[in-house]
Amino acid sequence: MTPNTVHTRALISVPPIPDTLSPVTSQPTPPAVGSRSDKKERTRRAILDAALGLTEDTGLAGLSLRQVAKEVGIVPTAFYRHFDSIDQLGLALVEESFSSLRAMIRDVRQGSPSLGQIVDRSVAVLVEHVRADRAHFGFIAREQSGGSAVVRDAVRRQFELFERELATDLARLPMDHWSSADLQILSNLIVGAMITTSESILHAEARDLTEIRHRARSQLMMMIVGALNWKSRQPD
Amino acid sequence: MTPNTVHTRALISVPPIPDTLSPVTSQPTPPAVGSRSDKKERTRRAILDAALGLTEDTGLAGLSLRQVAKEVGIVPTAFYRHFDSIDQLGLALVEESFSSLRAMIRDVRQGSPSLGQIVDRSVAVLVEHVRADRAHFGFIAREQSGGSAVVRDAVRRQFELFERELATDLARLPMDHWSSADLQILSNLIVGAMITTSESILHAEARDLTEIRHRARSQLMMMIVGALNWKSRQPD
DNA sequence: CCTTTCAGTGAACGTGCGTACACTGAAACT
DNA sequence: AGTTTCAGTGTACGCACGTTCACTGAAAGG
Repeated sequence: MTPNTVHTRALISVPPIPDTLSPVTSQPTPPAVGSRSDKKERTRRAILDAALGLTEDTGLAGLSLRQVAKEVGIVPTAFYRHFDSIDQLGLALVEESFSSLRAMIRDVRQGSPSLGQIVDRSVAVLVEHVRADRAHFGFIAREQSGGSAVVRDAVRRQFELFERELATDLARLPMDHWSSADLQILSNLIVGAMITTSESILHAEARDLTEIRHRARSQLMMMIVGALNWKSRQPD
Repeated sequence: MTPNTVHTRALISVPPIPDTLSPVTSQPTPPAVGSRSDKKERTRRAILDAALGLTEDTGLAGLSLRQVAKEVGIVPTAFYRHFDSIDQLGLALVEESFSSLRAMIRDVRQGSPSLGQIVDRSVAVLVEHVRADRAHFGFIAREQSGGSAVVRDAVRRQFELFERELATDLARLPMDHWSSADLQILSNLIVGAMITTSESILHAEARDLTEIRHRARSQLMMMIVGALNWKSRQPD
C-alpha cells in the first residue's frame, strides 16, 4: 500500500502537450479538463466521496481527517484547503444528501392521477432511489441521531423542511378542507414511515425487496385511508 | 445473574466498631452496606450510569474507557473487571433500555377498554415514560443507527421482538380476521411512529409537549382507523 | 490464623489523532 | 516576463486513547 509520494506529479506530467495541438483527442486520464479550480473541485469531490464511503462503517463521529486524506491520496493538512473542519464536511454532505431526496420527490410528483397510483408510484420511486443512492440515504439515517450536534441539527431542519413540502403536496389530494396543521401531522407520520422503510431497504438483501415494497404500500395506504376517514368522522 | 449468597453476613457486620470506640456512631460514607460483591455491583452500576450520561453527547462510538473511568472515580484498567469491552457495556445498556420499554407497554396494557381510551392512554404513557427515562430512550434512539455494529444489531433485534409483541396485542382489538403478517405490518408502522414521537419528546421543551401529545394521538388514530377501513374495503 | 481471591492501582508502551508551521512549484494574473 | 496565488507537501508537536503488567490490601474462606 501507499505507493504514492511523488508519483502524483508524474501523473500530471504524463500528457504535457496541452496548449499545442494533439490530433488524437483521447485522454488516458479522461476528466483531465481544466486546471487549478477544476482540479480543486475534483479533489473536493474525492473528499466528499471518501467521507461518504468511510462513514458507512463508523458514522461521521468516527471519521478522522487523516483517514479521509489517506483515502483521497493527499496529505492530512491539505484537507484544510477544502473544509474548515469535519463538521463542515458533514454539512456539505447533508446538503448533498437532501438534494438527492428532493430529486426523489420530484420524481414522484410527475404523473400520478389516481390515489392508488400515487401510492404505488411513491413506493416504487422510494425503493429505486434508496437503492441507487445508498450512500446518501444511509448518511442521513445515521447522522439524524449522530454524534455531531451541528450536523444532527442540520439533518433535522432539512427533514422539517421536507415535511412541510410534502404537506403542501398532500393538499392537492382530496383534502382541501384540512387545516395546514393537520396536513403537517399527516406529513410527519408519512415521512417517519418513509425513513423506517428506507432503513429497511438499506440493510435488506435483494430478495427481501418485494416484501418491503408490499409492506410500504400497505402502510402508506393505511395512513392515507386512515387520515381521510378519521377526519371525515370527527370534524374539528 | 449470580445473586450471590454471602451478603447476609455482611449485613451482620454493618456495625464494625470493635477495636477502637467512637462515641459518635454516624458513618460519613452512609451507603456502606455490604462488601466485596455489593461494592462491585455498585461500581458496575456507576459505570453504566456514567456511560449512559456521557453517551448523551457523543454516542457510544465517541465514548472512551478513560472518560467513563474518570467519571466513576476509578483507574482506567479497573474497567476491565466489569466489562470486556465498550461493546459489552453497550449490550448491557441495550438490555436495560429495552427493559424500560417493556415496562412501558406493560403499563399501557392494563385497563384500556374502548379504542379511543387505548389511544389516549398509550400516548399518555409514552410521553410519561420517555420523560421519566430520557437516558435509556435516548440511548436506544441513538444506537439504533450508531457506530458499533454489534450494539446496532442488538437494538434492531430487540425492536423486532417488540414489534412482534405489539402485533399480538393488536390482535385483541377487533381485528380477529387479520392475518398475522398484516398485523406485523401495522405493528411495524406503529412502532416507527412511536420512535419518531419519542425523539420529538426527547428534544422538546416542556411547553411543546401538549402539541406533541396531540400529534401522536392524531397519528395513532389515523393508523388504526386506516388499518380497519383499508382492510375492510379490500379483503385479501 | 493463615491462605486465597480479586476490585482497584499506577507506571509504561505504542498508536492515531488534530493542528502548527515553513515549504514548493505550477497555474493564474498583470 | 515577472509576480502573485494557492493546492498540496513534510516535519514535528502534544494529547488521549486502549492495553500490558506487576502490584496492593482488604474481604472471603478454609
